Amino acid sequence: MSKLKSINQKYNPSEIEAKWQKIWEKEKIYSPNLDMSFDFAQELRPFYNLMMFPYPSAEGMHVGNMYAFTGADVYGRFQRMQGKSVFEPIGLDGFGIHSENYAIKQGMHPAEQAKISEKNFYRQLKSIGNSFDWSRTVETYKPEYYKWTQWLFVQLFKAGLAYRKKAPVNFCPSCKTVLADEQVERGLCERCNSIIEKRDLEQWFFKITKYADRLLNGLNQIDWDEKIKIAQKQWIGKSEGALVKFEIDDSRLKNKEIEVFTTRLDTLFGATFLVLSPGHPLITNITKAEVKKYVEEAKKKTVIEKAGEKTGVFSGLYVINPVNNEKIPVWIANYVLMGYGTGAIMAVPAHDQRDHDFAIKYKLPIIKVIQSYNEFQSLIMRKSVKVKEFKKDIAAKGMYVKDYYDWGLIVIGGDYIKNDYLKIIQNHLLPGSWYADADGSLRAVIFKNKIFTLPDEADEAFKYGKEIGISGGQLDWQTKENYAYCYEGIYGKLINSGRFDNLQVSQASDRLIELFPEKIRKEINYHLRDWLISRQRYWGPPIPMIYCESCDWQSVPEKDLPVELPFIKDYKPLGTGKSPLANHPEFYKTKCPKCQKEAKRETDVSDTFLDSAWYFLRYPSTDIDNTAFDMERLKKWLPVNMYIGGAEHSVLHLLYSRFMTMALKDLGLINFEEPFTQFRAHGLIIKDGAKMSKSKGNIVVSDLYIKKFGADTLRTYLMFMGPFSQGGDFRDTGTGGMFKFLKRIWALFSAGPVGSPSSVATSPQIMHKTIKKVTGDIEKLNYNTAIAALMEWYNFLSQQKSVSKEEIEVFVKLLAPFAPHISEELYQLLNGKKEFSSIHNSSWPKFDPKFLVKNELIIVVQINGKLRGNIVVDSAISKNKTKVEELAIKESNVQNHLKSKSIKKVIYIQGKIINFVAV
RNA sequence: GGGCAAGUGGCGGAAUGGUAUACGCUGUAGUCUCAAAAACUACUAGUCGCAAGGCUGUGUGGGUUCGACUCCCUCCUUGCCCACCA
Repeated sequence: MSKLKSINQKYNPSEIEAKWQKIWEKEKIYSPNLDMSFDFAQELRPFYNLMMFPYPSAEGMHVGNMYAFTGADVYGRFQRMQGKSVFEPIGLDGFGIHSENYAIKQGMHPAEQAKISEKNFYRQLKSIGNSFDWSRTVETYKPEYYKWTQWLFVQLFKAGLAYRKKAPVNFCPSCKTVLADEQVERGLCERCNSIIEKRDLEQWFFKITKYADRLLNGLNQIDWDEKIKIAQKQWIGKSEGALVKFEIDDSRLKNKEIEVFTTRLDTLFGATFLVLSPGHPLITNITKAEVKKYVEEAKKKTVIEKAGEKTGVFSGLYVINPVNNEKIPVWIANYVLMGYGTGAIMAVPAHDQRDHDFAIKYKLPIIKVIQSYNEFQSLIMRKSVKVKEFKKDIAAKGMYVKDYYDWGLIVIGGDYIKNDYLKIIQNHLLPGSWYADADGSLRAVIFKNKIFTLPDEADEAFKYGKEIGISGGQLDWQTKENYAYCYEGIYGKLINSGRFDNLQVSQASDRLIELFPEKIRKEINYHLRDWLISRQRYWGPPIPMIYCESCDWQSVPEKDLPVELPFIKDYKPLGTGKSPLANHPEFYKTKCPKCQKEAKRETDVSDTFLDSAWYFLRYPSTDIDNTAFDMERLKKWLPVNMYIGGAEHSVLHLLYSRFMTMALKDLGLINFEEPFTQFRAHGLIIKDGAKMSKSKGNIVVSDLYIKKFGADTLRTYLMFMGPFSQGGDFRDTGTGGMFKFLKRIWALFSAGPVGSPSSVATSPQIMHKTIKKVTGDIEKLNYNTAIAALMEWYNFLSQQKSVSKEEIEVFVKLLAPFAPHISEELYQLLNGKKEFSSIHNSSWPKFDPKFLVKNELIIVVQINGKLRGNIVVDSAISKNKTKVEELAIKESNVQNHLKSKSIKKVIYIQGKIINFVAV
């Protein structure tokens, strides 16, 4: 590694990249000792940097995958140079329908295909130069891994979290298997777009619903992208409401009741009919021919067809509204789903669009029961960037963050949000905080409930305001009353509701529940369903359960795990509701673990999402085969510090992983509640304005670019395209430009000044400015602007006669996370040390604020807000407004523009800008 | 229907309320060369002007401000996610 050897040599990425990748692996610089003890107070701390492992099903990685991995790797490399001990593992999520379908298409056995894919993927993953710990990979399809997947299933079964039940499930006729709710989109199979059928089958489920509230509340404790949290919240879909019993007015069905779920109990007097889902059990009691015909037809219809016009039929039944004893008809209609609530609703056509549509079509009565107060236009909800920041703060305090739903900022009266309001509000981040104007009128309140009850909130706010002594004076309660019922629909008072007339919406529900305890009770409903875990496919971990006629379902004893997936030739899906393994008695014939009698093994396999719901727990313990995860290592390395992946997994994988973690914690197997402390979603790579997909034929394979320009160029280009969270548009010409940039760096540092660097930095100001910028940008994952800052610095350095050693060293260190190979090469050339010490284990440059202070400042001169010139002043003078003013007026162009004008006002922002207001 | 983003040159994109278009790509001209490539230099929002400089410009229309891509309101457009969730 002599210095002279490389001087004047051309930049040859393929040579240096292969060289360094070999050395890194040999020196194990990316394989931390997982058993080492940490002093957590010291700099060297464990940092688990995780990225979503790929499905190795396609032809190979495209630049989209590469983009995601590189972006995550940049962060890991950055953390390593910050002094952390970084663990960055990778693996393959190779089990599952996705991989199996690909194998079938290739006419290959999935197990064979997996071997080929594994080789290909690992070759590609190595070629991008990520700092993966190659000594610890996880492949979900290998017995040494799925042994523990099955073991987890057994643990959940024993804890009562895995159970079997017959239920109408989603069945995809093309994939020939059942699917979880999450895998069905608008009634179509997420994978093949076939129309999903509903079938009654006995299946295995995980009781994820038991964790609904914890999954919801836990979101407040983790640092995730807001949009992902919102997606999860929406999926869990908690809604608080009430169950109402309607008695059936029919002698033959005496004492039978229909229960409905509603979130708008306050509109109960407006219920003019009831609607049952065609799947409602009560319907079997109805013999009307018309009804039977309708129900049969409705059941045949697919979800897509149902989404069309609302249709329905009168059931012939009537029920009694418990609050006013009105007799109202019961209809059966396709717009009510059996899967949510009770499968029956009370229809309030005056206050629900769907009910309204239906009522109009079938000429049913519409009674308005809420008088809203939207004439009070003075109540205005506002959003702004400031409010966004403020929301973040509130989230940090463990409160709910959502506009118009769980909390919001409300500003009353006035014209707009002045910074003053916000400043005051920002200082007092509690629900019910308020701000009143100098004249005493209430101007802003923070609230936190779906049903907003301003009087109470404001009361609290007022007390609270007094306590903390913020300005405000007297509240005008008369005015406050008016504001209270302002928001249409939700903020109003009851009408046509008998003795409840004039009651405020916000109070009506509680009052009704109080007065009709027999008929009405509070109820919380979730959109979240239990996780359907079994699949009638071949390529997955067999569910480790045995059915015995006398002992019922028994889990496979732990000593017998794994239940190995046998290699069978007829692995294609059957479509009979049974797995291909059901044709193999040599697999399913077994003995009951409890009574030793003949018994039958479960032949279904588990969902792929189970494999990926715990893989992050396995990575640190891949070398240990007597436990799924070593407790000591778990305590050191988990939860994951940073998780980076695609937003498309915001509900599926991320929700399941959280559920598993919580369940395992309850079983005492792990000691933390949330698996991923930080999660960031990366953007999508677009090609020619469209999402990359096989069908569009616009897939860009990374191999070609690595071959042509090297991994460093591709990595840096990908990170430069746009903000990492937003993705970007991939262009061939761009890669060429980045190659040029690296070549220039090579030329400048290796050929010229490296041989004879000067001792003094040419501009420490620019160097420190760049360190600050790059550091801050990488922390925020704004890689594009970090790279731009390096380019700017390069542009400056390339103009200088000589560059100091310090500058080169700092430069290559800042470049190292993006272009690890070239920076390692240059770093080694520069230091020429005998003992190898990688740049990637070196310390990240620190900026010194003293270099950021400028002696001379450029002050922009504006006249009436328009740029008219600038003046250069000494930093001491810049503090003196009068002097700056004098200098500014002297500037010739400024003189021209001030001619025949008189200065009314001068605004000076120190060291930045001076603005003359002149007429 | 609901939610979440986002609209800035020919293109990807920069801009704590303070010089709009950083950085890069593309394009044009030039240097070098027999020539080409590479490399390097200059220019590259529109418009008027020989120039100095001016005017117009961040989807639309308003507002707040000494000053707005940025904050507020109206409308338009696009992308993503969810969806007869009562």
